Amino acid sequence: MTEKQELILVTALRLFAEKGFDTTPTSLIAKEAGVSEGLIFRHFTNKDGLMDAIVAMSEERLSANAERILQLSNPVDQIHATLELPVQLFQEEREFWMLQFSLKWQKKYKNQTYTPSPAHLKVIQALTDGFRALGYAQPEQEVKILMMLLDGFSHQLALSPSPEYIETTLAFLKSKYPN
Amino acid sequence: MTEKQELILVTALRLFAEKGFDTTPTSLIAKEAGVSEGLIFRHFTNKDGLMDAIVAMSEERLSANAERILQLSNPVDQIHATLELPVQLFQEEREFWMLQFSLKWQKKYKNQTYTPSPAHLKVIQALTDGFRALGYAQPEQEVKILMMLLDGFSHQLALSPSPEYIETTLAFLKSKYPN
DNA sequence: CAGTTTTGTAAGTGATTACTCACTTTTATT
DNA sequence: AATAAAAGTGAGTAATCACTTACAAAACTG
Repeated sequence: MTEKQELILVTALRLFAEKGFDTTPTSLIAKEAGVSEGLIFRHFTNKDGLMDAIVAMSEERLSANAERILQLSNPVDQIHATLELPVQLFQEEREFWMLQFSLKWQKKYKNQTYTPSPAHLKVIQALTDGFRALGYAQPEQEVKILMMLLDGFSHQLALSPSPEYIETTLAFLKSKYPN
Repeated sequence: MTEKQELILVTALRLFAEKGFDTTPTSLIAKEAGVSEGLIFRHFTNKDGLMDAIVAMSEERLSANAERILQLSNPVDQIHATLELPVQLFQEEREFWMLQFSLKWQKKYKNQTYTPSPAHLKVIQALTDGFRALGYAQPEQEVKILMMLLDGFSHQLALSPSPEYIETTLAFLKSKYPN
């Protein structure tokens, strides 16, 4: 990965998040990244290839976060860490995750993005075991609800990221676990 | 609203939901609707105007659903009806609501779609009062959570609409209210 | 029915855009 | 240093697409 290659990637990421994939011309990416347009195609074959490279990056980052959660031994800690995840992600790399979420609704990436990764599946398994250990009657269902809350919370973060809102909501969510 | 005008609208809706707004050419809409391309512009000014007309339709339908919930007197019924909402919407008009959800992530419609309508605000108020009447300590927070669950549930419905999944999940969600 | 407005069409058109290609410069290899 | 491979450029180009325009048919109005 050369310097310019990475420049192209982060510029494309930013522009895709700001303007959307289809409405961002490769010419603009090149201009903002300060490279020639041809270089994009040399490195990433075509515009889709550029997006694929970005999506691949996200797989890695999600895996890293999953590993972190798995290393917690206490199930309550795992649940709370899961709830904190969207807050962390959005604080660190807002554009990146906004793009990820918008991708879920694009036909083309619908399957690709939401085929759960091995890391993701391991977290689900761990959370299920955790809920069971905590005495919940239907651990699988509890995990589903937790995942819904995660989705919904991410939505709200994406749309109105006021800090005090985030804090109180997160605290309240955590207070629900354990019941 | 002439016959062809409506034909254009429902065709555009279907194609936008299937392929996305930016990747659906007006020429295709015209072809599939069996009208000339020029007619689209005669009636809706431009491509954005076509989308605006679709979004306006959604406002109306959401309001109708909100009214229905407000007419329920029992707070538990209101909460349960709210939880059932996404299931109903997706069963009746899947494409339409898929498009609505994907729009939330398009910069252009980010504000427009998610500025809560008066009807929406009234439902929120009613639910808040309901939670209070049921003895919940923090009714506003409870409503937030309910809205997150709604978002998350809609996501799951959009991505994997297996009927048995829907039923069991909905039942479990309902069983959480009242606590 | 005459006149006017509305609905509809078909054939453009200019601008945009993803991608190519011939070429140069830099970096790696022996 | 010589050679090869990779990185990088910039000027095309063919295709697509949103939109226009000149015109015709239909529907409405008095």
